[in-house]
Amino acid sequence: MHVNSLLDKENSMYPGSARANNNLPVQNFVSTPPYSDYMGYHHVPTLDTHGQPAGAWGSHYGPQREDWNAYGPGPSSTVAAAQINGSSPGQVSYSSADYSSLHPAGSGGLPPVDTINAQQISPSSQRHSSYEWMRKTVQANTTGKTRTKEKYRVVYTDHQRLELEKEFHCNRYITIRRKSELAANLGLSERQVKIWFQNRRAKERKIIKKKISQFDGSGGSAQSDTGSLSPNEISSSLFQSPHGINGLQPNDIHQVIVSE
DNA sequence: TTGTGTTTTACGACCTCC
DNA sequence: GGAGGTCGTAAAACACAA
Repeated sequence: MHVNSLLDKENSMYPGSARANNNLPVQNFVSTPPYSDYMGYHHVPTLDTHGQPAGAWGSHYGPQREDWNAYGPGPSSTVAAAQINGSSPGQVSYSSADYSSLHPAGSGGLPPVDTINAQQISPSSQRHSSYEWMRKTVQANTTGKTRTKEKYRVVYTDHQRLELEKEFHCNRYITIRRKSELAANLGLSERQVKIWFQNRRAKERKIIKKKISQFDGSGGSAQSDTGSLSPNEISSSLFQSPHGINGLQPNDIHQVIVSE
């Protein structure tokens, strides 16, 4: 099983699982309010994207984690088993593309929850059926390949992605405690969760960079499949890093964008 | 079907912080 | 020194036009 091989590696990398101690004081340097309304992640129908965030730059953070319940079952112990078996009664169809499609560009709001559910469950997405590629995933898992033997990468299940996205939606920087919980719930290693968040942030920065270049006159139309963001949204999204980015502050980039 | 571009996992190098 | 951050990159998985 691919996960096992990864877990094995993880375990070998972090023997004793001392790091998995949930009782560790959570530094939680992020402690940012739940994050929302970024790119395709519009979850509050009446989401307010105006103005500069109060205090820091996160006032337009969206819903609490509970709001994500509409996107399917929460973390459960059945997830890992579902992944193993290649079938999941409770598994919702999800992929980034599907997810983005749920929140069309420029919608500025969210579809009703029931709409989301209906769309999510529906396989009518242009993209292939999630269940199909889930089967593929399982097939790949049986090849016996491991990352140490040869290049190998797993494709996360819809549910794994969903849960990770949900967490990312709430906090772009995962705490040790949440990482541990999430890893356990999703049948992933903590390392995988950590890397997923790193990659997810990288993806976001990439998109934001693109957005900014579009705001740069040369970019022309700011319309895109990911919707248009206000400078505030972009700047606040960019600087969620505890260390900032390139030493810039939110206001710096905000001013740059606004001055365009 | 195939070629090509994009996205998704995963890693290494390097940096900062505690 | 270790953990976790970004950045750059490799390669598998995927989407889609020809």
